[in-house]
Amino acid sequence: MTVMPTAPSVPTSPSGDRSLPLRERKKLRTRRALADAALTLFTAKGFDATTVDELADSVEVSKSTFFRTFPSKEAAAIEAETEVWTVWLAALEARGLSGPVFPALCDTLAEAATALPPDWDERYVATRRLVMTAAALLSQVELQRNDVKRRARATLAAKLGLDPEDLRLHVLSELTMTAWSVSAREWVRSGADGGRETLLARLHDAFTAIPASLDLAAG
Amino acid sequence: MTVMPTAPSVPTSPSGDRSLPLRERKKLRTRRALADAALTLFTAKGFDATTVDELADSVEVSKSTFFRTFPSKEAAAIEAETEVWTVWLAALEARGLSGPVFPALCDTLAEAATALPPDWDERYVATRRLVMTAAALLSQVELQRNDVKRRARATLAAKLGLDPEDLRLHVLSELTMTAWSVSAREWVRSGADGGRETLLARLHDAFTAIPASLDLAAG
DNA sequence: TAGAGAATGACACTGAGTCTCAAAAAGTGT
DNA sequence: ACACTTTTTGAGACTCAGTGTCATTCTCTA
Repeated sequence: MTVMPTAPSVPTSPSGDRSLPLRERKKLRTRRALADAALTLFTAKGFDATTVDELADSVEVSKSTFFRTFPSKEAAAIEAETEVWTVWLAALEARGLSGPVFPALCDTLAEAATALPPDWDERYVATRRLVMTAAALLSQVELQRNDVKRRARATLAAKLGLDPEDLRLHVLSELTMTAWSVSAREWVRSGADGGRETLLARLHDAFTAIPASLDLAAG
Repeated sequence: MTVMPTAPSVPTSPSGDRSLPLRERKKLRTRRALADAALTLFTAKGFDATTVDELADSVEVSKSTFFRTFPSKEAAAIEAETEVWTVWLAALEARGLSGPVFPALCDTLAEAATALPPDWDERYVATRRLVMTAAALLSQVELQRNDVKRRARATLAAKLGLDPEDLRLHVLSELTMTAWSVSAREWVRSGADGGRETLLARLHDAFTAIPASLDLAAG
């Protein structure tokens, strides 16, 4: 997970930041192990057919520990999805806004996509494939995105001096998600072919094509 | 709580279409009774604190019947939400498209809002208030809307000869939902003040304001 | 190295959702 | 009215996600 590999102080530490206290590193390791096992097991056996007990056993922790690490069975499966939006929200928070907002959102999202760790691609593809197979996972993703939109609106509202429920903020945060959705879907369908650059290119194209969408006409 | 006086053989049948076979009318009556009881009980006791058994008991049916009627505890609580989108999808399907699509979507949604039964207002307000109190309900609503968007894209794609995954269809269906969301939220917050006309007015305003949202700038 | 504070595992418990089967409808003929 | 078929229902057993408790075992700090 998490936010961007802080340069390892000595050699590459396979998991976890060497500067963190042992306790935290251990928790992080468990978290990663559970998320990885979730992707593996759910993909192999199916989401519904895999119990939380099995998942926890496979990582040699108790069910208690699982639910202390993730709020639900679904959450473990969509860590890669969570990562994008965590990074994006942080980037949005950090950025000073001036000029047109919509292109700024495009930039921020591209920035976030670039900042993700190298192994994210693979996990994201597996996650999205999984999400297509289980309604519960789709539901969870939608719930999460809803929360992300709410937070993005709050951040933008603060920066722009607007009401967080301003229609324009709804539209902009919604369309950011739409651009990502469509771009990522195609990227995943092609097996993440071309790597991160391809995703960025698709993302840029999507943002560019959005305004004209409103003028679509029949006949 | 009780099923509503079984229709006396002569006068106006309060619920259910007299032309339907008895079996179907009965199912409908049960469905309405469960949905009403769900709103009442969940509002009074809280969604989590109310069990499906209680809910079923209050309508004097078994838990089995509840789950034959609704796929989940959540679904019973958001019937009013379901109704809007069912009517909208039907209206969209029925409509012949020509000219600009976006205004047509606005029209269709207004049409749907008009076609809803008179008692819908009250139920919708109660539903939305409830949804704000329980994450599980919000999740369900989002899942449902996702499905509605998918179907709307499919319908539009067929009428326009496009790919259902065309970015423009994503944008248009998404923005339709956004317009509804924002309009309905304000309408509900004001207690559905002014009735259906007020909702329609807000909806029209929202659709009108959407295009300019893309030009929002800071500074 | 002792003791404070946090994380863990074991276990009991609630409640949603599924499944099966027998009883009770409702629909259909005669 | 009557038997006969089909659908719907209720009862109850069952699985599993998720919560709460408590004793045990760790990590941190002094």
